[in-house]
Amino acid sequence: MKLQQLRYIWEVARHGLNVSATADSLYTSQPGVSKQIRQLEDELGVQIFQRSGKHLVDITPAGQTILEVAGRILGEAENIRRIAKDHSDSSRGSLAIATTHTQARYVLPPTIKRFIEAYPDVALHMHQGTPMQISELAANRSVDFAIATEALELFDNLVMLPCYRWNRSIIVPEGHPLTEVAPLTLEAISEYPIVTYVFGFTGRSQLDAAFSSAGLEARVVFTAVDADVIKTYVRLGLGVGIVASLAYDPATDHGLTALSAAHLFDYSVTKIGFRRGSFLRTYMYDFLHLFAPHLTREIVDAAISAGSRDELEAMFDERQLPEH
Amino acid sequence: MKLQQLRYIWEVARHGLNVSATADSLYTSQPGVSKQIRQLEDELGVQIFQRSGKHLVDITPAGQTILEVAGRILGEAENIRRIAKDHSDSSRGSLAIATTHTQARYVLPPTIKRFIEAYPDVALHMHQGTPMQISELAANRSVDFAIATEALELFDNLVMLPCYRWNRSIIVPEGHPLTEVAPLTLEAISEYPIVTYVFGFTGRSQLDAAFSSAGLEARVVFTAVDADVIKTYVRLGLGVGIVASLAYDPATDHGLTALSAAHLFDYSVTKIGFRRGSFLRTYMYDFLHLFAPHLTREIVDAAISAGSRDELEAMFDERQLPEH
DNA sequence: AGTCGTTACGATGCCCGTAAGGATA
DNA sequence: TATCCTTACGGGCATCGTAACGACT
Repeated sequence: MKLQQLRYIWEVARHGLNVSATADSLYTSQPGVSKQIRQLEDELGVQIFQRSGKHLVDITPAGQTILEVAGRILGEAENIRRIAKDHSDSSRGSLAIATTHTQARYVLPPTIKRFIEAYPDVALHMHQGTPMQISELAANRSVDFAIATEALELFDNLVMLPCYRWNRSIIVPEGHPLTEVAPLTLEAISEYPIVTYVFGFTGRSQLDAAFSSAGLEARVVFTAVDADVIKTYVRLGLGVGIVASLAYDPATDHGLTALSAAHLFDYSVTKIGFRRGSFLRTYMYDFLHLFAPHLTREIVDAAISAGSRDELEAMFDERQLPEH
Repeated sequence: MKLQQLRYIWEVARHGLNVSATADSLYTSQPGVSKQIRQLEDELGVQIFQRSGKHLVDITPAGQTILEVAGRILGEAENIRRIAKDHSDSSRGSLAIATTHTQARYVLPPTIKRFIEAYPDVALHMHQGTPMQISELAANRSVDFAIATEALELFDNLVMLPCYRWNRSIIVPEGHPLTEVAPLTLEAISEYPIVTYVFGFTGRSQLDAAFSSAGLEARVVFTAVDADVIKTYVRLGLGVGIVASLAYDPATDHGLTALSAAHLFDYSVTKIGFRRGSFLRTYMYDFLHLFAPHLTREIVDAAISAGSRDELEAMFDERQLPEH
C-alpha cells in the first residue's frame, strides 16, 4: 500500500470514476493510474471499484469504507506537510478564505490589513460565494477557513467557532417618514415595501422569523446578496432596506439614514469554520485571533478537541461575543 | 512522502532512536532506514530527529508533532488492510485478547468456546497480565481487546465498554464459624485474617474502600493474583478468602463454602477496551456480542463515536448490566 | 465513431543491500 | 574499542509514459 495509490483511488472517486480525467488532473498517464489501482486491489484482495467490462461503474461496499479511511490518511499527510512548513518557514505559506459579500466588504478589511502587515509572505486567497458554497469549500479543504452567518452548521465535519454577533438596521432615504417613528416597530416597517437579502444570506432566516412570529407579513419587493445593491435600490425609493448594521457607514452612505433595529430582531452570530482534523499553521491561529480576539490558540485547541457540537457551544457564551 | 518513510520514523522513535535495532526489527538494512528518514526530512524541509554528530539523540518539536500524525496514518493504513480482509475473507483472521487470570479462567471459557465454533479459522491469541499491562497492550495495538475490571480507564485512547457487573463472596472451609453468622457483616469478617487479590487486581480497590469506609481494618495476610491460589490457602486455614463470586464453583471447589457478600461491597464492572480508531472486523463485533449480549454492533458503533467519556458512560446504565 | 480502460514494452529512476568510512561514548 | 550512523556503489525492481488493443455507449 502506498500513499500514491490511496491518492489515486481517492481522486478517481472524486472525478466520478473517470480514470482518464483523473490522470489528466494529476498530470500523469492514465495507464499508470489504472495500474496502481489494480495493484492496490490485488494487494488488499478486494475490488474497490465495480467494473462493468472495462468501465468503472460503481464503488464497492469495501471500497466505500476504504475510501473514507483513505481520505483521512490523505488529510493527515497534508497535515504533516503543513507542520513541516510551519516549523521551517513559519512566515511563508498561503491562506485561503471563503466568505460572503457582507464579510468581505464590511468586516474583513481591517483584519486582512493587519494580517498582511504581520505576514507579508503569506499568499492570501479570498473566495466569495453563497454560505452553502463557502461551507462546502471548507468541508473539501479547498479553503482553510469559511466565514459566514449561515449554513456552516450543516456540515458536521467543520469545526465552527462563533466570532461576533450583530443585528440589523433599517435603511431609508433621508427624511423618510419612518425616521419620525420612535420607537421603531415591526408594524411600522411592514407598512413599506422591503428591500433585503436573498434567502440563505446574512441572517435572512432570522429576519423572516421575526416578522412571522409577530404575525406580520414582510412585503419583500427586492432581494440582493449584498448591501451595496440593497442601498442603491433604497436610494431609488423602491422601499426600505433591512441590512446588517455593520453594512452602513454614515461617512460614505450619503442620502441614507440608518435606524437601529436591534430591539426588533434576534441578533445573528457570524462564525468561522474549518475542516475538522486540519492542522492549523501558526499564522492561521493568528488570523483567527485577529478576526475574533477571544479566539486564542488555547480556546481554539479546546474547541477542536470538543467531542460534540453541544459541548463546543457550551464553551462560548453568545451574549459575551463582541458586537459589530 | 511515503508510507514506508512514516513507518521508519515511527519505529525508530519506538526503538529509542536506535536505527540499527529498528532496521533489524523490520528485517531490512540499516542504511536503507537512515536514507529514507533523511529523504523524508529533506522533502519536508525539517529535521525530525536531533543529531549529535552521527547519533540520533532526540526528537525535534516538529518531529514530535509529525510523529503523532504519522502514528494516526499508520493506524489508519492498518485499518484499510483489516477492512479489505474483512470483505475478502470474513471468516479468517486473528483475534488477540489480553486479560487477567480471573477472566481467562472463570468468565471467558464459554465465550471462547462459542467463538471458535463460529469462527474456526480465526486464530485466537490470549495474553495474560496485570490490568495495567493488558491496558497498555491494547493502547499499543499489540492486542485487539483488553478485558479487565481495573486500569482500562487510565488510557484515554481506549474505547471502554462495560460488559457485566459482579460482586464478591467470602470463601471459608466447610463448617467455619462465619457460616453461622446471618446476615454476614464486615465486622464479623474482619475478625479473621483475610486472603484476597493483590492490589490493582480484580476490583481490589473497591474491596479496600468498603472496609475503610466502615472504619474497619482488613487484616490481609496473603494476596495472590488469582482465585485458585487464594482458595488453596483458604483450604490450608490461613484465613477467609474474598474472591469474585464467579470464581467459586460448588461442583469443583470441594471442602469450601461460599457466602455471598454482595450486600457488603459495591459491585464492580468488568469492561472491554480497544484502541480508539481501530477498525473492528465482523468477527470482532461478534466476539463482543458473545461476551456481552447487550453489545450489539449498533451500540458499539455508537460508543465509538461518543465524544467524551461522560457521554459514553451515559449510554450504559450500570444497574442494567448483566450480572455474573 | 468516439470515449474509455487494459495490456504490452522499453527506459528511467528509485530502493535495497553490501562494504567501507568516520564519529561518539 | 565497540557501537552507531553516514556515504558510496552496484544490482534489481517498480514506476512511468508511449503505443496499440479491446469494450462500451
